[in-house]
Amino acid sequence: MTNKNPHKLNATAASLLGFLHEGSMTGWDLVALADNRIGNFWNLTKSQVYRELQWLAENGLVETGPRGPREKRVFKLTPDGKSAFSDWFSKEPAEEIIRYPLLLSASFADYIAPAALRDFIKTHRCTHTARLEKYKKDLLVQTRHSNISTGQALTFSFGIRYEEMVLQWMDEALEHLEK
Amino acid sequence: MTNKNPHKLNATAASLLGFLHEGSMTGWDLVALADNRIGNFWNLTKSQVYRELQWLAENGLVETGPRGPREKRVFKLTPDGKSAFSDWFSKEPAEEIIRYPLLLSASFADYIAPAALRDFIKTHRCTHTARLEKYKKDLLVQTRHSNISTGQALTFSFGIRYEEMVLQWMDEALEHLEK
DNA sequence: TAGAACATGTAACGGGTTACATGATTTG
DNA sequence: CAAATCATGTAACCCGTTACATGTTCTA
Repeated sequence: MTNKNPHKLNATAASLLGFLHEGSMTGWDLVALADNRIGNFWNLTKSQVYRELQWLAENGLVETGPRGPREKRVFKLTPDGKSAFSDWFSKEPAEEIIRYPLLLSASFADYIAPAALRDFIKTHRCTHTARLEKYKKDLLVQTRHSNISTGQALTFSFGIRYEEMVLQWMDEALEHLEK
Repeated sequence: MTNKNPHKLNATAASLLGFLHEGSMTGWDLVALADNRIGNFWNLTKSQVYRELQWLAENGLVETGPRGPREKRVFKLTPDGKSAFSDWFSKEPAEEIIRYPLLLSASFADYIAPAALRDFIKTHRCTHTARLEKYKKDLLVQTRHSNISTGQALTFSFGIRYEEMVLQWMDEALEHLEK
């Protein structure tokens, strides 16, 4: 029982190991990269990232470089970390979890003021339109000046399909609620 | 400070109040109903339901009937509960949260054995096909012998669109990974 | 020179998941 | 009479969110 930390590697920590394959990074960089790459379908916060990095370091899955300017600290993947990553991702992935407050509201449409529900949908429609545009733009930019990786191609495709689907649903919902 | 319970109404508890609009129910029934109606985009467990029901009862948002056979206990919405529901759902809903482990794996496609990833997608493809079929069947059954509510129409539509989108993405992903 | 972006973290809380524990009733 | 389903709950843990706290460096 040398390991005093009770918890095992979790999906969030495993992804951090994944990103460190691309090179050593600070916690800050990891937050930004993760948000950019997987934020679409795997939300995480910086608190989590720093907490997991600390645990990964304590367990030898990452190494920390010396403190640089601004207390900057670079994390590097170790061989143990690499195999922990492989182990994690060799397991059958669990089913997805979705928590969609707007859909909750929609599901109670019969007990909520229709005008309010329509407004909620309209507001959310804007953010989804913006997200779709962003994905399309980012995809274009990245394909232009570098060969896009398989991983990124797959996730961009999902993001775009998802947003398009949501927008279509919203249009149908708004039409349905006009009556 | 009569209320000793620190936490406020949360989305899960608010939905329980929503379901109780349809009539008084046991915790067990609520678990089943919630799973059927919103499980698709709002996962919850029975532990949560019983915990929230207890809190709702302590705070006068539901009333508990007498114990019946099998320790059965029926929960009934109170006027306070009704207005707490309305208050909750009059607020702008938060953005959706998605946690999709398979997409995490896909995003690291470049560091994972392609064959394994393909197998994962194929397995998940089966469950999504099954879900799609189930939604379509349920929708048919429900439209046939009762006028379907607006809420259910909207959520069925979302579920079907979502599953179709996922299946399309998976087909594209599998094709992409064959190379 | 002010504000944005960089950079690191801690503390407390809320709440979702898992495992455990128990027992009654219906149905094949 | 065995198995499935109905029915209720507790305890512990993990982990995600929010708020707090501090300070540096770049850039307009």
